[in-house]
Amino acid sequence: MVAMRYSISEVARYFGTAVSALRYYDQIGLLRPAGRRGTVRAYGRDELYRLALIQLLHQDGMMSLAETATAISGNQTGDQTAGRLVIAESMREMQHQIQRLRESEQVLEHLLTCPRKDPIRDCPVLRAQLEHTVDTAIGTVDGGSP
Amino acid sequence: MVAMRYSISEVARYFGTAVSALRYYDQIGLLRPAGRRGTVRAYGRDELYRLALIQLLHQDGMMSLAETATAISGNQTGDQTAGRLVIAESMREMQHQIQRLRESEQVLEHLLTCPRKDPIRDCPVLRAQLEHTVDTAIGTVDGGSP
DNA sequence: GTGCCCGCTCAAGTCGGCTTGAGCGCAACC
DNA sequence: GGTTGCGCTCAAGCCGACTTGAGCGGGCAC
Repeated sequence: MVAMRYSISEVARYFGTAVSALRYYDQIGLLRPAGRRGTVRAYGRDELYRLALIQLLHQDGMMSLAETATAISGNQTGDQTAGRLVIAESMREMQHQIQRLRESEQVLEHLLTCPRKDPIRDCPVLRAQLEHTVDTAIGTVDGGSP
Repeated sequence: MVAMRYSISEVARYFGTAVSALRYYDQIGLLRPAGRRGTVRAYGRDELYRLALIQLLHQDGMMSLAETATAISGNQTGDQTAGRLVIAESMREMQHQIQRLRESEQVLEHLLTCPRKDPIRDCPVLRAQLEHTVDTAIGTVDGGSP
């Protein structure tokens, strides 16, 4: 079995990305095709793996494309440090994000079920939570009262 | 105690936002000051609550500002439906996002600790996972083989 | 009375991540 | 031999969420 090659439109179809996005990834050096048949991009298996990883890390703006590049092309340069730093930082950030998502989810659930016409003004439950947030926000800055 | 008023720079300081961002929120109608002293914006307590809620929902790009507006200004218009739809949809989206964040986190943790120089090519663990992702990606599209 | 700080408006600029459009090449099919 | 389909390049455009800059006003400390 000779090395399997995929055209840009195939890759796009498999991964649900736009062809133009793949060309853009090539352009910025994030995902280069394994080679070309003439002028035509030909992707190999390794590029599919790489793309899968890129999608995983980049989705929902978790990482920028630049960070993604740094994170996954780790040790090619012999310098693992940059990659590891980005990765460690991202992990911390993601954990916080999960926390905040959960918090948002709870508030949304409340909004969904709260019968008040204007929950921010009228709902004591939501109000209490926001009051707390605002108070600590003001409190963490010195000179809280104007 | 007369109604407490906050200047734009105070609000910015308390919430860690830029003054220009608050002016922008005013401009798009997302967060209007309670009133003006002359030309100068004066925010009240309710606006602080509203901003707290906006920040919670908008952070990390969970919701766009437009969605946030729809979600929190729920029933003023008498039409709760739009708000509830946005909220329900966002909740679903957030749950998926949490799933994906966890997945990413695991991969990142692996990348952080994996000793291979180029994990995508050399690490069997990561490789196996990506292989699975790629195979199902190809499999979910008919005509998987080129 | 002038310098400084804070605030204002309005228009234009920025950034990331693509998308779109013009203009072209090559291969296949009728 | 024309047209259809896929691919290419390069430059420009777009969107959201702000930021920046120019130019102005009001208040008050020195």
